[in-house]
Amino acid sequence: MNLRELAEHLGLSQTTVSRALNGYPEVKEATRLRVQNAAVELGYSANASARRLATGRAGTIGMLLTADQNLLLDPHFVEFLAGVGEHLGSKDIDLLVSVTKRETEREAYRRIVRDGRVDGIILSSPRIQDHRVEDLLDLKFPFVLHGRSDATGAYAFLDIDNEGAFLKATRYLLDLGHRRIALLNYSPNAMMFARHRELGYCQALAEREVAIDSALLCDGDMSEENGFTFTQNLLDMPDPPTAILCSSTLMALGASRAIVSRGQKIGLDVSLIAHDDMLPFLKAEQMHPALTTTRSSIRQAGTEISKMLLHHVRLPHETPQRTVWPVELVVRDSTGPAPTR
Amino acid sequence: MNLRELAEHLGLSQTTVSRALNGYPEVKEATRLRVQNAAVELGYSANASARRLATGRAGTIGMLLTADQNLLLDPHFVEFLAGVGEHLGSKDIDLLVSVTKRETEREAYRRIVRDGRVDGIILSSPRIQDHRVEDLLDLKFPFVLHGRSDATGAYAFLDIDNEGAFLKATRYLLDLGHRRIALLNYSPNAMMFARHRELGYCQALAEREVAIDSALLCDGDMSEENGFTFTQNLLDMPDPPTAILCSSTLMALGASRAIVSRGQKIGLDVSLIAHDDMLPFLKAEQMHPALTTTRSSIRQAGTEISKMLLHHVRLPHETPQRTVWPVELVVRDSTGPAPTR
DNA sequence: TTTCCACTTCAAAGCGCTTTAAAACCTCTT
DNA sequence: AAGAGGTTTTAAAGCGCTTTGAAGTGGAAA
Repeated sequence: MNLRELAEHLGLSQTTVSRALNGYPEVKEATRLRVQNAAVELGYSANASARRLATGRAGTIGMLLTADQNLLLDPHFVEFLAGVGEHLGSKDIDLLVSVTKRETEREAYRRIVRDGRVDGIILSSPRIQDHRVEDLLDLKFPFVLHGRSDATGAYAFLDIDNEGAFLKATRYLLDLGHRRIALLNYSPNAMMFARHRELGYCQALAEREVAIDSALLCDGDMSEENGFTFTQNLLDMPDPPTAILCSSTLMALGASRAIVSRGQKIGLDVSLIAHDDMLPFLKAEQMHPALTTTRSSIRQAGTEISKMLLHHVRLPHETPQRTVWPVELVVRDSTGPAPTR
Repeated sequence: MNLRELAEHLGLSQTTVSRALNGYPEVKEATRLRVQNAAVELGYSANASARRLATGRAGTIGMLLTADQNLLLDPHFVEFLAGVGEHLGSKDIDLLVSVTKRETEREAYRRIVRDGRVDGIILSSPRIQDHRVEDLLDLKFPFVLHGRSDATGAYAFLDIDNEGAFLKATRYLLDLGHRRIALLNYSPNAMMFARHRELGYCQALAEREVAIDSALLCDGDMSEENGFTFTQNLLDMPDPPTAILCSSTLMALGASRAIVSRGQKIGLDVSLIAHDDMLPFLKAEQMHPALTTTRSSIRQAGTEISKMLLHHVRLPHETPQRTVWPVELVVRDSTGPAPTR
């Protein structure tokens, strides 16, 4: 059943039928109703490809994932995706997910843009010296970045205040008397968010004139395993940290496993703060003890970014929005005064 | 830059250019080369919508996720997606991800099929009494199911032998002398895989004439939190289990936290086996002690299912493939002989 | 030289929709 | 009764590609 058939069936022209279904004002209300009913009855639904060709709009936004980047291996991504999907679904917009190898990433972006498969792109997890932002600016293609880049140029982004979050958390630990504070982070040489977090941490220490001990800075994938291993190593030091800051709750889970396995008490012997993206399958408030966290919903970020992108696609000439969400520190039971030696 | 312009630039007809680029044999090799070079040079790339309209193929396959289903909240999904994307990316096929509410799910499937947005669908996580299989069969639309359904009819699926896996694991525990064996599962009234796992567990007990104690059967979301809570409750029983079977490593992580927090030793006081989907951010072999698991790569399943689906799309009239992958039992250090009271 | 054939290339007809520009139809004025 | 002005409907021209069926090549055979 296509438009022509439906129009014939109704004894109307294709134009009128098309307009009736797409809500144009130049159709009499009675006609519109008649058309809509017939469409439902006969199961008519406009062919997506044809509509796209005619309008030039794809009705789709894209996300590219590089397989060797650990994004795809990352449970955070699915929460973000849930947020994106939630908003797009309600707007009848599709989400195109494309997986590429890092070597072919650049070409993949070019292609997706040129082919007209999508109307806009969500860019995630900006790396240090990430060419993607500049590439998309060059192509003059609508996108919104989840995070911030060091690229110059006017582009829309939504980021959380990673620096402020870790500044706040570190200050809090310092206030509790901790001086040996470890940071379990993703590599700050690879990702912007990790760099920002390290910056916040360093700034807090600098404020109190606490020297930075690079032996307390660990970085790697934010896996449970790394949380465990890093913490084991830290606690094996002659002068171990009394507090640990984690970039993710998954890592914190590993860290807490390491602490508990040596018979030490979290919040008493070792304080623990993690950044919490609010993953539903790993709730900081349900851990034992309940985890003190810097909290920000990655799912909500997904929703907001979709909104921003759709807006940007519609009105590409407006000044791009640049949003930074504050991050709150939620104090629970995993933090306490520094133990007196 | 479109086909017409490229053809004009080359002094050839659109037909020839199109054929040259799409690898048709009726073009002289020299011409093809000339066309290809020009295309690269001028940055030509066929418009996706136009090609789709002309060919009738969408070049896209779809996955629908229901937001209230816990799939999207599930870190397993992203691994599966990685597997899917890996294969599709290499074939230049896109993946459309659509998020719906459960109430509108049925309509969403209908729509995606009618609109011609996708050439085929991957159906995931079949529920008990899931109408989706029958719906898609009715629509005569190509799909492959990840899992098995109780629906009748000829459709393609790839499943792992959940029943066999849990049969094997339970038998192994019985062999070690365990008689009180708990099962931490997803709800067997909701999902097929959970039901199969319970069946395997029950069958093993029946074989040895061990009575099933429903107090040892826990079900709920496969979160760390539930793993912890369920295990706490189990160990609080007057006659606690000496072994625990978990449906996911995330749950096992919670279970192990509960066991350790009471000063008990995993593999000594309580044995632990989990099903391992091989999530890269949570490796069973890296846990302490290394976890005995029933192992099957959910990522590889994603890859294989994409292959099956593309095959099915190409040749819809072939008998649909029905594959069940065996699951191996990997014995590590979290299991040991039942403690003598 | 003509004929035939294989090899290349081409013109033109869709694919199913949107949208422009024009026509048809009303209802009011004058 | 005729024109003005507004509303409703229409025919037809794309959108950019694929593909069918036909036509143009050039070399080998007759």
